[in-house]
Amino acid sequence: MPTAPRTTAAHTPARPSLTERRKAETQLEIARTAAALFAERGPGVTADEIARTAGVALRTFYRYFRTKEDAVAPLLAVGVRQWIDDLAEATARPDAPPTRAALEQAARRALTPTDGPAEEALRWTRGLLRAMPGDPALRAVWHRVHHDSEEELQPVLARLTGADPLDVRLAAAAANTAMRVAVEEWAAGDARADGPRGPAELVARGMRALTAGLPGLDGRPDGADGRNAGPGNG
Amino acid sequence: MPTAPRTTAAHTPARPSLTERRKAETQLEIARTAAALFAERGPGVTADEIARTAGVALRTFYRYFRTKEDAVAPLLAVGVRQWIDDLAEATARPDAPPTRAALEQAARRALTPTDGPAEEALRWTRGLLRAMPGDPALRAVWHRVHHDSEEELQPVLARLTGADPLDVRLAAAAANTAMRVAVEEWAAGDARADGPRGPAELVARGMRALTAGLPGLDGRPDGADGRNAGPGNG
DNA sequence: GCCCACTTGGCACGATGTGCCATATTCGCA
DNA sequence: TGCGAATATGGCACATCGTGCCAAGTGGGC
Repeated sequence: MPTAPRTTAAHTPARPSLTERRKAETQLEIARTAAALFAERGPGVTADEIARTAGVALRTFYRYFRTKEDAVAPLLAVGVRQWIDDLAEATARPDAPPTRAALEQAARRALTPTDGPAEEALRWTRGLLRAMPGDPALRAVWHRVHHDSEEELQPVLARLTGADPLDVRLAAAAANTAMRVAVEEWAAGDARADGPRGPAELVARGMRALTAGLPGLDGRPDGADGRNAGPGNG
Repeated sequence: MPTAPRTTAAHTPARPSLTERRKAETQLEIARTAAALFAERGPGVTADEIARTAGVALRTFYRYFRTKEDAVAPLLAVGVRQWIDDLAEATARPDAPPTRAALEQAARRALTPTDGPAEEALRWTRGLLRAMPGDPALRAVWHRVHHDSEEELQPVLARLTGADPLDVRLAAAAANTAMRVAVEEWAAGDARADGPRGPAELVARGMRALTAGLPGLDGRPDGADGRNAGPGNG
């Protein structure tokens, strides 16, 4: 590692060149533009429109993204990206917490909107999720993002647990499902992102349920077994 | 229900007209053709080629399916379709088994290749899943099928369990994940469809793991806690 | 300052997916 | 059996998608 400056703005390791910084800016600008247009006008938006609004040519747009819907992928992926990176870091240190706790804590951190980019991505994600019922191609991007994260999660979980491959696969799929459902549920409602109904709390609850065993499956619709009409779930 | 004939071939309730039967045949023919072409030549196949091979005009093809990849959806959906219908039937009867068992049994039945159509669909599904790494649009169809089944599963589970909505959603997502992973894992290997490594056995194991609690999450890669190198998993 | 690598943008082109209309076949009914 | 209504099909035009190709502009290393 190179010597890290204290608290300056740009201190990425192996300082990216001007060109690369411009490219990153352009990509983010296209992503934001696409997200805004998809969220407000649905699937009717044209690739050319996204490109011109973002200030690039159509041909350039397709150099950054394979399809017009792909343009929003970087924003949708921020949460899971941070989640997996966080978890991967936990893999490295010898005092790693137990796997269930590590999964839950990392997920909670990834969905806690404190800093700028994460909060912004969460806002875009909510808007995009609400546009997805009317746009299958957009939903496909969301599922692709989670498919990728499911793949990336497996080596991390394999190192953390040492379990056999099928159990690792199931665990990765389950944890990933908890992430996805938490964000979707939050986006469907009106709760603020940092409240008790926010994605961080939802994912913590979901992660516990999916890794330790699903609650509610023993209940029967007619029998009063205490699980059914419980109003308090915090 | 109308009077059901004993063992004749066509005895669908409210006998579909000739036109509707033809349409169903055409749709299935297109689906099979598309599946074969995608499986053997990847994403390069053209919609016009699928249409002509199936014996219809391009315009007609797009009356049956919204996109060329959508053409394989009916085949990919056979398994989950049967699973959910089976489970929904269990909802109706008063002597319904406990939810975990019902989920597992229905899933096992849906993935046990006994009769004709189910076995055929399973073969096509395997071929298509193997083509998916090179064709994102094809994978999107697979995920869309499972997204739909996740939605359809919720009212069924709600009636079965009476749990609160979030738990129902999590349960539906988890069960659905078990189905998906089981089929994917089977398709990736060379095991026969009716053996101990077949999808029916895999889904049973996965469903138990996801509804009752994930195994392997307590293990640590360095510690020998009995979970790690267990060779026998039947 | 100079050259090389790379990003960008314009153009053309095959492919995708849809609206519109003409035709043929089937369904419902007398 | 025959007739009109409904509908499935096919052909055509058209906007959009996504890509290969080439020319021009800009930054990076010397």
